This record gives sequence, structure tokens and C-alpha cells, in this order.
Amino acid sequence: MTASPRPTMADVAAAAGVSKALVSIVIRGAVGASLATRERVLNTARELGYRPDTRARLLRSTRSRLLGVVFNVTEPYHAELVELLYEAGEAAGYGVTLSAAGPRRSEQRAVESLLDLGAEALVLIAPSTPAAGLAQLPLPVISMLRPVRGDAAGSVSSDEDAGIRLAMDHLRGLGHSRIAHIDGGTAVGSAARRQSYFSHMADTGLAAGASVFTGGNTEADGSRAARELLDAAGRPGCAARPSAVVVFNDRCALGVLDVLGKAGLSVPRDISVVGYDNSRLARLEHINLTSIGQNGPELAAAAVRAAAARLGGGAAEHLLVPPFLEIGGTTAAPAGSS
Amino acid sequence: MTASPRPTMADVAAAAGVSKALVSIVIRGAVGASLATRERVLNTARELGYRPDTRARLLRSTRSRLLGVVFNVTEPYHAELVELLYEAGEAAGYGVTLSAAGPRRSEQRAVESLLDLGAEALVLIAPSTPAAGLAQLPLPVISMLRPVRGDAAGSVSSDEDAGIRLAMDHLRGLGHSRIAHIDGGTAVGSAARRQSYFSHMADTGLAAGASVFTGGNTEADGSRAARELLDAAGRPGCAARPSAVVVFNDRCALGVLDVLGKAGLSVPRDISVVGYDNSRLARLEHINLTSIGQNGPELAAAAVRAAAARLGGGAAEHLLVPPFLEIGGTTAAPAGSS
DNA sequence: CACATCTTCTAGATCGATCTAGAAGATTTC
DNA sequence: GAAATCTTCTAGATCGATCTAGAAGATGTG
Repeated sequence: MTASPRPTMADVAAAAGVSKALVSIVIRGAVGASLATRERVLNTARELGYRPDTRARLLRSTRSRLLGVVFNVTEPYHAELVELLYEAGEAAGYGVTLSAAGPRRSEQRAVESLLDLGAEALVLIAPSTPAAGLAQLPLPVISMLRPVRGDAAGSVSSDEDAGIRLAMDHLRGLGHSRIAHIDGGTAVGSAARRQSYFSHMADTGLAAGASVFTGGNTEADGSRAARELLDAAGRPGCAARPSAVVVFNDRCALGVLDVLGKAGLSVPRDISVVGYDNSRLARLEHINLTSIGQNGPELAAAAVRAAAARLGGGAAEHLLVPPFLEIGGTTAAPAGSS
Repeated sequence: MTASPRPTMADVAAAAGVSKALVSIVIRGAVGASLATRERVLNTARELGYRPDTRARLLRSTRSRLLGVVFNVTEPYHAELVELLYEAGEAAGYGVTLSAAGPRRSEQRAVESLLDLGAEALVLIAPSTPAAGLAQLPLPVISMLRPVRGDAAGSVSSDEDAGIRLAMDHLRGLGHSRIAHIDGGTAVGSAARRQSYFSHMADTGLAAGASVFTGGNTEADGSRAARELLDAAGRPGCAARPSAVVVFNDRCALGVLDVLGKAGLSVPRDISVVGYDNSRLARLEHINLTSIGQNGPELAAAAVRAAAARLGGGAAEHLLVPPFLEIGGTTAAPAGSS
């Protein structure tokens, strides 16, 4: 609470006996200062405890070098990306400012506050604003985790098709062939993952054995779907119970695990389960779900690169980052195999 | 991407035929403008699509009315508070800017970036910086979720003692008397909660039956503690198995539930379990843990009030906000009772 | 009507940096 | 040695708002 006024560039200039323009040059690391004075100025700046004032810098400079990031507070995974974006942004010479969206604060509000702050480009994590809306923003926009077509905005997302394939190849490798899918119902991305499931089943000659149950985003959806799956297997004339299930996401998979366990089935001995998201939930020790994870560091780095490229005048890029498979304790070879 | 330059205050002034000082007065809602012109200026501002530039405002004004918030990206609950702080801050006429701390970005770094941005006061959620460090910051600081003594910083936290009492009163009300505690081991806050447990047991004449097991922050800690609890109950000469357990936090409680279930005990029929935090985890439908929750909206509002009061010259306040009890499916009357 | 008071409005300085244009000195070129 | 070029540095304008001091006009008062 000591109110000693913070030193300004003029203070440093006076103390070092140079003009403030020169101090500015040195602090920014721009060309036009000799090595000797550069060092002298940096030293006096350090002695005075000088730190450039972001407000003034932002106001004057044509290139604010500020990256605005909008994330959703209700999504735990966004928080992880936020930290990685700080890192990637700062490594690329950008400052990063956050603005949170959520049930009580609209995405538009979040975007506006970043605009008013002078952000040079925006990274929106899983934006709900339609592409047309993004196109109207007066600066380059990168959509993360939600692919966008066309030139409205760049996009950087995880390759979902590759993710489903990773899951299925893993199960195939273990010896499974009766692989079912519990989808996300009407959730965003559910249709694409279901499509990937079908196409992979077809590619490996298992198209006839494909079976999909309607799940959803929540544990309740997963539980419901799992009960349906068990019922179907018990009905005469139906295919035998699948030996493995690929589930839309981790939360839904949790409901599936719960029902399977209560039905007396042992996972993974009787049936293998793969989730999607590799969330904190999946990594809880007593759950330890095999799951597909997004490559966060690469996603963040790609988003920053895409933003920088767009600022440099490039066209909107659309990147897909390959996900990875985290093998947990819910997958194993099927009971029948050696 | 259309680069139409954004209108400034001067543009609005020219269009409305007044001075920019007057526009400033109107936009800020300051006194000194007639109702008629006020309306006229606001109308032309709206027509031009004028939005004040935060950078310039921040730079010039003595009172930036900007609240800096530091939160930890790895803590899901912080995200919830962040959104509530936006709401509470904006309701009180403050802008809110975030800065994330985390394993890869130090709290100090987060604080510095807010200082450079011109924040007027800081709200640190569960800061790791010691009180002495907080005292050195050149602006009012409010520590949330971590009580701080003395005048170094204001603090707003949940009343943990009241929380433990809520849990115990709930169990007592159901008819439990053999109530054990699984603590947080060396985790922050564990000692205080353990102390509350003891003092409440004493207050209700149950001091002799008090028993504490060493838990911790994670499910593994909870599992270990639960096994110990079951072992102790089986040993000759030891007290009977408790009919209820109050656990340090939800994560730890999850491990407890897991072990109890695997040991063939039914929760809540054979034993009741109460967690702490009322986290998303606890609210998962198939877990549905009875838990103590923090009153987030009230915490946020209190933090903003405390910051404003401090800015107004008041001394550092230290507030305790009462938590609430969320009754789930893991508590019931003990088996023996009617 | 003269004077004080209040309301409404404006000119211009200011915040702390960046940026442009150009001066001063050192170095190269012919 | 004069001209050209390069390096190093500086004065002063500028970004878009806020804020101070004071002008102009309306209203009240004796």
C-alpha cells in the first residue's frame, strides 16, 4: 500500500542522461542504439525498478502485440488451454489477455471487452458464435476446438476422426471385433464421431457388426445407453454382447461404467470401454479410463502461429492436430482370446 | 477483417456539434451536462457505433476502476468464482481483468501483468504468496479462500468451522453419534477442519468417541484412510465401526466411497459419508455426494465490496462467508435407528 | 439593474508510451 | 579532403481518453 509513484520512461531517461525516445528504443529492443548505451539504459531501468506501462504502450503502438483469448469458465479443459496459450503466446512475443464467457457472461461481451482493450487478434476457444458473426469482427480470429469453414476465421482443432481411429485401432489390436459405439446424441460433434466409427468399422471389414446406441453428454445419458446395450444383447435374434464400446466422451463413459459394474460385468475383463477427452475425470485413479486426449500444447502453439500468420496477411488456415491415446485400466484383450 | 477505423470521442463530438470534453462527461455519466444534450450525444454515439477505448481510459484516469483477478487454472472451482467476480465487479462499476497462474505461470507473473495494465485493486484467489509478499504490493489486495491476518491484505473466505459444523449437525440430526473424520493430511486447511471436528464432538458430548484417520487431497489418500478405518473397526479392543464419516474434501471422499463399496458396505445404509467442496465431482449423478459448498455469489460480492472499501481508505477487512449443506444420497439415518 | 450563483459547456494540458523526421557525429568512398 | 552513407541520438507530435480551469449563459436576489 506504499504509494511511491512508479517510475516512467522519462524518469529512466533523466537518470541515464538520454532522451526518452532512446529509452523506448532500448526497452523495445529496436535497432538504433549502441551496445554501450543499451546496457547503460537497461541498468538504470533495472535500478529504478522500471516496468513499461502496458496501458500507454497499448494506446500508442500500431501493433499492440496483444492476443485476446476467450474461454468458457464452465469447461475445465479450456482452463488447461488458457495456460498453454499464455506460454505459446509469450514465447512468440505476444501478450495474452483473457476474457471469460459463461452462462452469465455472453461470448459477445467477452469479445467486446478484448476489442476495447486493443487486442490485435482473437483466439476463441470453442466459440458458439456462428461463422458469419466471426467474419464481422474487425480483426483476425482463430477458432479453437471448433472447425470453421471458409475465410471467416482460422481454425485449429483436434482431429476427431483420427481420435476415433486411435481408439478403434487400439481395440482391434487387442483382438476385439464386436465393437459398439455409444454416441453423443444431439451433442455437438456427435455426428462426426459416429460417422468416423462407421467408416472405420467398414474399413476393417466389420461394417456388418456395427451397432450404435444413443448416448449424450452426461453420465445419465451413458447409463441409459448402457442399459439399452445390455438389453439388446439379451434379446433373442440380436447380435451377441459387444466385447468393447467406444463412448462419445468421458462423462458419458462414466455412466456406462457405472451400469456395467452394477450389472455384474467386470471392466475390462468382460467388456472394454474407451472414453474421449482424457479429462481429469478419466484420470481419477480409481476410474483410470482409457481415453482419447487432445494435444493441448500443440493446439495452443498452432493457434498462436495461425493468429500471427493471419496478422501477417495470410489467408485463414484450418489446422487439425492429431490427438493421442491414453491407455488406462478399462481396456484389455477380450475374454475369449488366449 | 474490414478495417474501418473505429470512431473516437472526437468523431462523436464533431458529429454532435459539441466539444469532446462534453462527450466524455456524457459517456462517463458525470454531472455537468443537460438532459437534452446528454440524450443527443448518446444518440449520435450509438449511431456511429462508438465504444470508449479502454486503453486510453485506463491511461488517463486516476481511478482506473479496473479490478485485477488472479486465479489458478488447475482449480475448477476458481473458474466458477471468476465468473461470479465478473458479475459482482461489473455490478459495482468495476471492469474485471483476469490473469491466470498455474504450474507454468507464476502467481507473481500474473500479478505483475495486472499491475502493468493499471489495475486499481487485486483479488487473488487462494494465493500462494505469503502475507508479507502481499503487503509489499502497491495497491489494495484481497485474498479469497485463504484467510490472511493483519493489515497486509483483506481476506474473504468461506467459514470452514461453520462448514464442518453443518456437516456434523446434519449427521447428528439423522441420529448418528459414532462420527469419524478423515482429514486432509498435510493439505492446506486440514488442521483447521480437524480442529473443528474435535471441538464439535466435544460440544455435543461425543469427545470420547472422536476418531481421526489420516487422509489427504486425492482419491488414493481417501482409499488408504478408508482401509485403515475398516481395519481399525475389525481389531479387538477397538471401538465399533463408525456409522458416519466426515471427509476432508470431495476427491478424498470419492476414494473413501470406492473402498467402502468394494468392501461390501452400502452407502448410506451401512455408513454415511459427507464430503467438502460440493464440487462438480460430488454432483455427478451417480456419485451424488452429500457435501459442504461455498457460497460463491456471496464470496464474490464480498470480495468486490472489500476491495472497494479498501480503495475508499478503509482498513483491511477479514470476512467469513457461511457455507451451505448440499444433501446428496450418501447420508441417511444409521442402520440401527427406527 | 447590478451582482452573485448555478448550470452548461469548452479549450487545452495531461497520462506514458511509440513513432516520425531530422540533427549530430562517425565512417566509408572516391 | 569533400561528399555520401551509416549509426546514434533527440525533439516533438501523437494515440484517445480524462481532467482542470475558466468562459458563457441562465437564474436568483436585493
